[in-house]
Amino acid sequence: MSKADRTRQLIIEKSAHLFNQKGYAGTSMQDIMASTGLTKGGIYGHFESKEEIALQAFEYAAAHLLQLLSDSISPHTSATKKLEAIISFYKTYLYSPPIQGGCPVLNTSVEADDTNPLLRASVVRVLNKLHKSVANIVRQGMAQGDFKADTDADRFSILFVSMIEGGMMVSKAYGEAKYLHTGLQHLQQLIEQELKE
Amino acid sequence: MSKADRTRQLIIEKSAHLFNQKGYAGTSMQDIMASTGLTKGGIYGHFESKEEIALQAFEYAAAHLLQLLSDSISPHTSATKKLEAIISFYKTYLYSPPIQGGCPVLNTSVEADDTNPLLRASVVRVLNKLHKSVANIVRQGMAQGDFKADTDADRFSILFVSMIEGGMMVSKAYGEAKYLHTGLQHLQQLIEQELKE
DNA sequence: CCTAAAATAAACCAATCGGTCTTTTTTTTA
DNA sequence: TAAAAAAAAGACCGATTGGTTTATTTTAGG
Repeated sequence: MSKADRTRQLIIEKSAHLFNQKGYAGTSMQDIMASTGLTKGGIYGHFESKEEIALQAFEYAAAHLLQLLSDSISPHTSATKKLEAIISFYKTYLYSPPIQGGCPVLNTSVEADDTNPLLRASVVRVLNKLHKSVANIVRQGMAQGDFKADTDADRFSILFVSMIEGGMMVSKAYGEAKYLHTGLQHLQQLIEQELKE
Repeated sequence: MSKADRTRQLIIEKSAHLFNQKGYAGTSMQDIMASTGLTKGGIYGHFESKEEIALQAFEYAAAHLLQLLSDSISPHTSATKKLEAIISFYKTYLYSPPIQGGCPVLNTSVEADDTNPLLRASVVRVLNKLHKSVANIVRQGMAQGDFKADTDADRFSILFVSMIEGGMMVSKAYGEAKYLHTGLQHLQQLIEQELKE
């Protein structure tokens, strides 16, 4: 990994935390300069605009999040355990968020949906991955005979993602994890409802 | 209502739509000037800072939203019908949002939670009202014997609010109402689960 | 209708915005 | 280790930021 690549990565990672906490419009190049210890010249040698940094920062944050989720899921073999691993993952999310400022998908989506088509498109791609990831686990559970044959995998995954993001927003507003936890506990019950016998 | 009051209200209402679409940091005084047709002097005669406008704009947006919700609920007498009225209300929300840009509680919360304590405090007050509103309906349903005696009203209302906000975020990202609709449909099932016999 | 007061316009302010350009420093490699 | 190349510093740019001030217009009350 070259010096340039390392510097580029530093800018992306530092910016990811800034954007996730202060938003795109709320984060200035000064903030990024202070956080990276670089000057304008140093930063603009690696990126051609603030928007490009924001785009890369979000994609890094999302990829990091998806990787951590994947790491939590992969040790398990049954669909039930995999879904419970996702729930466990989000149980501790607010105490130690991988990217400071909460969920980058939630934060970026809310800011970008009416203002930044490129960023919004990136959010949609990540949501699709999240969605497919959960739906595939459910389908696996059905194939293995753990889940009822009439379970709607897509529907299930929409509820999963929506409840997690909604619980995240409420909990972050209050500064208390219990709201997210209530949602997660409900998802646990949802799993049990879809189990056979 | 004096001229001053009407102008003040105009600024608040126009700003509410701007802030809800572009965010606090993303909305400039120029935007507010263009939207109201007033100049700086005209605006700063009614407010002492952009932050005060944002605060008033959010409180207006939230009060308006709560009023519309209340109007949807009040024609009904049974708890079940009241909860279903809330679901109906949000079913059409994305097609004709009372404040352009989606849910002001969601949008403001996500932007303010790490950056603006005053705005965050205001969001919490609105969430409390929303929460109590739903929980009281559930408690009414229990008192009237429609709902099971062991129903947890607070828990129920947390799920309600979280699912609505989460579904809103996902649907706004995709630009398709079906995600929110899936969440709302699930809430409908949740109501039926809590009904007696 | 006239005058005092309230409301608005418009010029103005320093600070900051995102971004560029030239110079200097640091790496790399031959 | 010297030269070429890459990376970063720092001065600089015009535009825009939130906010103030003064002059003008509009409104309301007697």
